[in-house]
Amino acid sequence: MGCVEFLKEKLGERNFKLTNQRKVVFEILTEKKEEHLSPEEIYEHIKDIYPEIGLATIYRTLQLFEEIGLVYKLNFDDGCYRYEILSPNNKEVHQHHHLICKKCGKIIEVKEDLMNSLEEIIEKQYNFEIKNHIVKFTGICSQCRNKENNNGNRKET
Amino acid sequence: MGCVEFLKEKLGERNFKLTNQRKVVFEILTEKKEEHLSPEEIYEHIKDIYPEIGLATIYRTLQLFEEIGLVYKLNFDDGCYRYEILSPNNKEVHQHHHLICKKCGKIIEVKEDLMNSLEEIIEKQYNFEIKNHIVKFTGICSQCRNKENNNGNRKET
DNA sequence: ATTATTGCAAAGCTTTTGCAATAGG
DNA sequence: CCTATTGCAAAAGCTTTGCAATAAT
Repeated sequence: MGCVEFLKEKLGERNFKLTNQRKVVFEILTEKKEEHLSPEEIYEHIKDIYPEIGLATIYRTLQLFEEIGLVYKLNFDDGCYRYEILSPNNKEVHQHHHLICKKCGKIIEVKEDLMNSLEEIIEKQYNFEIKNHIVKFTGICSQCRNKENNNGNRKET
Repeated sequence: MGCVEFLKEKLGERNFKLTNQRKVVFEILTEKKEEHLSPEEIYEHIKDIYPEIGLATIYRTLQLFEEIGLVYKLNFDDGCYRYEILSPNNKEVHQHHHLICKKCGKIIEVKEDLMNSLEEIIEKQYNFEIKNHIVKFTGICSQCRNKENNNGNRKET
């Protein structure tokens, strides 16, 4: 499962060791790439196949993965960080657009990238070398909008 | 100092009380509107003029302010949330573009808003009602780029 | 063989909460 | 007067750290 070769290479570049724990975290992240897993969630998934792993190792591994550019750390204001694996094949993909529903908390991914023009302006005007960007839109998702209408616009908390 | 009338009105709308503590937090946020203060920092500022205030009150006040749309909660991945007061006069301003330097951690505000076209697409295509958005660009700021060049591209950690 | 990495438990943070005292409308 | 709000201290997360044991090159 997953291209462990890529992981080995990435680790090797900086003389980090390829351990089983790192392999397993990498595999879970690859397998669940759509899910924005938190350290805790990753831990729960892994305990099934690797019961002796420690939560601290997950944290350390994620930190390392972020450092070597293997994952992207996301914050959806829900009390923990979440991690998204970066595609091994596409070095250009650094966009993260997320729609966060204020009602149900659902997170929707956006594929479009219309940020390029903004990036150009920023790079020029602020002389800021953009490495990555994250865009969070908060609002009400289509599902919750429908519910609202069915309830005759009744307010929820 | 600050337009406390606006605060009173905002609180009144939802039958919240205008306490001294809330007034003071509002004033600090207004005064330091460029600084993205954390609860702890706000607490430190306030202790000078209001020594008996409790940190928990700051937290509760900020939560309340966010709920009534008086502040915007920001996360710069530095271990705490930070708050930005929303301009009383401009209900249209909901854009928050920040440039975060990966080297020195400096946060630069961007005024431009080229997000409107992206927003339109998202609203249509995902039927998602956008209430707010936050854009974080991470990269290297002009100052650090200069330093890098002076050091002949030596890598820093 | 050496040194990085791990697991565990403890500690460190920021943030939240329970409760009696206080103060605002 | 009545109830929301506060301060304090304790608790509750999430995350990090120290250290001896273990595993990778």
